[in-house]
Amino acid sequence: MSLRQQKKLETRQNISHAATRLFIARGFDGVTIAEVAEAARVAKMTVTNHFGRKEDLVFDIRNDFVDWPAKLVQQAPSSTPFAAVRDGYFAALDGRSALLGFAGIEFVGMVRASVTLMAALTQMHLDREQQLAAALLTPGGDILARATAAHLTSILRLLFDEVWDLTYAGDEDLVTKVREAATKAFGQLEPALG
Amino acid sequence: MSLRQQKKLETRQNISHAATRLFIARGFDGVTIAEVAEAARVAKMTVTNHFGRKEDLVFDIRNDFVDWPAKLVQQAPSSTPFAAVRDGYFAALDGRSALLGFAGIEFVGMVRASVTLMAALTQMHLDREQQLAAALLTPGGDILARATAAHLTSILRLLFDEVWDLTYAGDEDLVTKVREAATKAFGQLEPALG
DNA sequence: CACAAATTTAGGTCGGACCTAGTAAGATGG
DNA sequence: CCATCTTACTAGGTCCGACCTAAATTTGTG
Repeated sequence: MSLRQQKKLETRQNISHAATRLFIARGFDGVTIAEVAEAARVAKMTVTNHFGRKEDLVFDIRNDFVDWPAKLVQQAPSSTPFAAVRDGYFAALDGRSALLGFAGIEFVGMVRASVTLMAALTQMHLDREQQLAAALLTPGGDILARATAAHLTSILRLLFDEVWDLTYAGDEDLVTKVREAATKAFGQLEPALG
Repeated sequence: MSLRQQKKLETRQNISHAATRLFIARGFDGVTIAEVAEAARVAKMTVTNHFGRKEDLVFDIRNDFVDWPAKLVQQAPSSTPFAAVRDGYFAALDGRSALLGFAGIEFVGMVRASVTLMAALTQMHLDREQQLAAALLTPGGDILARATAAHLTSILRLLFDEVWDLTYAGDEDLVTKVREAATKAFGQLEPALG
């Protein structure tokens, strides 16, 4: 990686860290982009250049998050999409992956306190569905493939919310409880998609 | 209805009609609220008072749209939620209800051309899910009830998109094709929820 | 008719998204 | 190793949606 790219990345992370600190302290909507720029000691426009929307300052893992289910089914072409996503979920659960919603309680509280951020998160789940549907689709767009993508990402979204609920409540048995919920939710859907 | 209420409604519809005309002519993002106000011959603030967000100028049926599935299951307490929504869907399909996406091609094109409006529509589907989940939930929030609400509203959303796809393509056999797609989608889910 | 309540208006502020022109600093080729 | 090209960053804006307050206008009521 060239020095130029290194410096760019440093600037980006510098901004991202300054922003996260401010957001957790004063809430997403209580901080302006100008203040983020000031805290990171860069021009306002530099923030905008690195992060197209204010929400992008918070969800840096967006791309990994969106692509994950589609990758799961592509990397396990022999099993059904249902089995690939279910097995991928339980594997990621053991690793407490951020893709499932594992995060600090301050982060969860900060996002939940902002309508804007919750809407952005919703959109991320939706984009996930689109990616998964694209991975399943024969071009032309069978309705059943799209429905499968929708139902699987719905489960991932509900379980994500479950992780956040328990995180926010400071629950100790988080992983155990989420595993139970996941077993139920995937089990319900198995007769249709398995 | 009092004269005061009548005049308020007139003002509201006056604004809504002026807005829709402008949006179809020049695109949602190509029209400012100030222009809508000017066209409707009211103050800018009157537009804002009637329609909290610019998107609300377009989706006037929002409340009916959001409440519909929850009402279906509440009005048919003897059948399963799955059957109530499925049967309600086919009934509404025969009536070409706007709740399923039936609309003019210009309207569909106008909404699809705007990222903002598509996001607002997404949010309406999500709010639908929340309403339906609330109607199904035993307080405490069983994950299976939430999953059922999610899967059912996903189908309604996919079929809504199907209606719009066919509308936008100017298809003549719209209702027939949508009925087929609905049969497939509900049929897929029946082993899980029926 | 006088007064209360609801609606509309005027004229703002604030912040996010976006733009342009120009500067600074790292990369590249003669 | 210096001149030139490219990329990142900066400065200073514009635009518009969301929101606010105070006041004016219109309608309903005792």
